[in-house]
Amino acid sequence: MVGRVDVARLAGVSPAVVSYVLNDSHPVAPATRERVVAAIDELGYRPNALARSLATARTHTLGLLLPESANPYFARLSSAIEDAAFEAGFAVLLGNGVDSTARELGYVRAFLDRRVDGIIAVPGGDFAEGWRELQAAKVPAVSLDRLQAGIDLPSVVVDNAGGARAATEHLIEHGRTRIACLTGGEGLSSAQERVIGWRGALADAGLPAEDRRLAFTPFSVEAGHAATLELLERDPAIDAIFAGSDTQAVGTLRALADVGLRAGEDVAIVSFDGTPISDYTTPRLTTVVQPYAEIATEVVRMLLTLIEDPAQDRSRLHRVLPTTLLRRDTCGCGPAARSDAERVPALAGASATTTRIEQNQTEPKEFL
Amino acid sequence: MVGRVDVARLAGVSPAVVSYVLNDSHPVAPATRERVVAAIDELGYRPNALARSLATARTHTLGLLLPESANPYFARLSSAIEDAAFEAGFAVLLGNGVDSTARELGYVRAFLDRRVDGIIAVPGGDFAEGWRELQAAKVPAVSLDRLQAGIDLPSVVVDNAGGARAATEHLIEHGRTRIACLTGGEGLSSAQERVIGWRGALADAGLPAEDRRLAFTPFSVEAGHAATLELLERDPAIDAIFAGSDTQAVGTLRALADVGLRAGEDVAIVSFDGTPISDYTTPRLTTVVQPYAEIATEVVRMLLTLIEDPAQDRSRLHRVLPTTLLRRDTCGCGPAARSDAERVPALAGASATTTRIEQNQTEPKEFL
DNA sequence: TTGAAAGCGCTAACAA
DNA sequence: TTGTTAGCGCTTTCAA
Repeated sequence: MVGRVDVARLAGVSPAVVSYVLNDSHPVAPATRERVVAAIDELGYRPNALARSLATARTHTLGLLLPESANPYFARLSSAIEDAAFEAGFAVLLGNGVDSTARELGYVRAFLDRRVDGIIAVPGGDFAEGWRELQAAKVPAVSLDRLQAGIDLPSVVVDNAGGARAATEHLIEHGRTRIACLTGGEGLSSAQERVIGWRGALADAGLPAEDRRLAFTPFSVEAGHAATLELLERDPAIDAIFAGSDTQAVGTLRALADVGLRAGEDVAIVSFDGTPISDYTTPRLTTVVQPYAEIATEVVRMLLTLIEDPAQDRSRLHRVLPTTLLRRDTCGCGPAARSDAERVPALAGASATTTRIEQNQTEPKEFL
Repeated sequence: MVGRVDVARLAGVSPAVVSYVLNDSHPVAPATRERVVAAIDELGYRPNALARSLATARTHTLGLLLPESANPYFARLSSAIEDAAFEAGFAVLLGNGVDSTARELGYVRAFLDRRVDGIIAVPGGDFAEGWRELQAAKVPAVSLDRLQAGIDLPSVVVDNAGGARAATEHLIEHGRTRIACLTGGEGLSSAQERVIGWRGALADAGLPAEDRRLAFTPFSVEAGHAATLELLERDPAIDAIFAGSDTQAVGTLRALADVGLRAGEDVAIVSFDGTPISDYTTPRLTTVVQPYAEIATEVVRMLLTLIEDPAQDRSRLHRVLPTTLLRRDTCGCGPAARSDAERVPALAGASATTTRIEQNQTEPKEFL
């Protein structure tokens, strides 16, 4: 491995000068600089980032802690983050906490040990201890997608309540009146907020938000399937379901088929997330799309400012991004309706400030 | 930040002794060791991995280069790899090459600069230069999922030909005779091998493998959709399609719906990969499942042995893992058939050695 | 069994 | 404008 002494010798300068041109942190005579540059690429020299980091206390590496990167939602999210980090010149260390407090803590330590400049975390388990160690190490971190009670981490989340409200309002516009809500684990702030949006839309329309039409269950296909069957059993008259995630909605689709109900006709569905899979189902899911690219750039930007200045105004470090209702088939709009935007009037009022409505067949920035 | 000198002072020993107990690389008196251990966790001391790596030339970090981690297949794969790496005590740096040679090279350098112990790559663009730099840096690397012409990297791939053969044979068993093949970009070894399996099964059955029934197109929903329509136009009599990936099969499903053909009835489908999305479609995809966990443990294991001993026998560094045909609905087995294993006779002959047949509704190790 | 000291490859004062 | 030198926090001979 060629080191900067080799470069220095070839260029006929001292090792320090090599550093100067590398980081141009110091004035260097044009002629000298040229010789050094020439030597550098003649030898194919690349500075050792470990040594550099040890000296500068900067690794240009971020830690990304997710519950499970194979989940379509987190996969989409992590891809966007990796992209934003790459743009900013940062590499990312990825860890899946798999909803295990111990494993999450293991990754927090692995990241800290490796001296990442910052950490982005979607906490799954109990993040209290991880958060404590993060603070002790004074490493900037931002909480993504959800908030955890008692932990005042800077955060980037979407307008869950607004998105859920828009989804529910849209179902109401379709004439649905017995609208159920299927959402994630009760411990998750995102799940709770979506319920609030659902309730709000129903209340505004003078419709009841009955508890028997509400189900908290994990964000998974299986859980969505089981919960849908149970909702249907508790109230067979349900004519629409707002599902808190695309994966759950896939389970809902399956459950409806099981009992012989037609999605989008007998029971309308609107889900949340707008992951690629929402476009793979039959019929396609009408869904509240999260702005992945914006989330990613925002969270990376926030982390970088925090790295620059760790002691900045905390109040400005909580961002809520808007979502977009993407009308496809399961809400009842269907292929025919899609060609006639007028049949579904635009939403007005509260949710309009945070939720855009879109008429589209696929997510704008598809990954494939 | 507390360093080992603080620990040493508190324990009343020299800094060196702290190292000794940390790595137990040296005999230490029991009493001394105890004092050091006590000091370590009283102070919450954690060794700086950068400094340690600089001294030992080991980072316990792997670089994982993928085309695009949001793709369901790579998402599934990366999750399995992250898991295997975690088991082995390694962290992983993740990079998406997005089929760009420049970006792939950027990541190879980012990984090399950070002195990863090894690299796992699923090359998308032209990997020649990356491979050159990898060799120059003498950093072990293994090629995953596909091989690249002219590059003799250690590799872990699945039995693409065998899986494709099993898929096609299964379609033949269902009485299909005009079986088309839809597969990935012509430049990909995996795509080519799947075509070979398709041809082989047809040949064995005395069926023609007509070129008009073969299409090379990217592994994406859109491409699968367009290619299916074209195949159908070239030969409207097609009664089955072997799709080289689940994502393409989703496009096929959509195309069939477009032209009013019923999947699993008018046209049977078997796809490849066995990603979670294959279970989200309607009807569910019969698919050739890749052994994600085995692939991951194998590739990590191979990389670790290479790290231990870079100069080992190259011939043993190419592994081909078996796939499993997972019968669901699109092949024609359908829910009814699933309860009667006898209706679909087990395969015999060549493919039996590398392809297991399974009767199951979902992938065994689901991530949700 | 313990300690002193020389690296690992770089940055960054400080001198020249 | 360039060179010298002292770290960065650890491992690891080599002596004691």
